[in-house]
Amino acid sequence: MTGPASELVVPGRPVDRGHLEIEVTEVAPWLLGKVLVHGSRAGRIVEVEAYRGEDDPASHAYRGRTARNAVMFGRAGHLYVYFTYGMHFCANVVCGEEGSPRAVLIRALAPLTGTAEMWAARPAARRPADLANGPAKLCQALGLDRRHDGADLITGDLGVWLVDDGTAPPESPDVGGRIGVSRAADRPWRFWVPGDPNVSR
DNA sequence: CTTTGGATCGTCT
DNA sequence: GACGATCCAAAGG
Repeated sequence: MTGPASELVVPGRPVDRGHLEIEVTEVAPWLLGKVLVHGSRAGRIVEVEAYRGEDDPASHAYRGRTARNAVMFGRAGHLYVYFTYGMHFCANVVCGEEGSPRAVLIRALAPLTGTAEMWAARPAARRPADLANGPAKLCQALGLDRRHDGADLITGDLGVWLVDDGTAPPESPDVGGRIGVSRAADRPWRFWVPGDPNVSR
């Protein structure tokens, strides 16, 4: 599904790339409330985690550039999709300056549109909140995989967009340690919308 | 409700 | 050759 932004299934427009080219720990909470779109499917971002390249032992880029993490080293506004546990994909928004590997892992979405497709893509889901309340679940729900690694979320070259529909980030997001990492998990770089039923775990 | 272990393979040591 | 930025079903309380 490619096409101009006027074909977006949600109101709003792609975010300004410049808003992503700053400190990753500031971008992460700013992304709460934005909308991730793939074709007819869309969900509002309700939980994220920041990963800060060379400073961060938990980051895929901690030990330098490889074929896998190359997108993290590129320009802000691109999608870094990685494969893990032999069966799952997770999606990140690349941010910061070009050459400095920073990214925000999208951990949970509140489903907005295309929910029939999401249910079909997620047969294990029992409740609406099960559709996208985890980083691999939301990739399944939206149909994101290795083909979308490197997609430009501002131009929508691969049918994937990051959209601002006017919803403001929470004034005081909940903050905590990161989940599922064995190193530097205590850094308070996980942010979520207080009380949202779609937040993971 | 919580805990536990299996699935499954690309990536880097 | 080991280990994941995970998910799910099954078993136990």
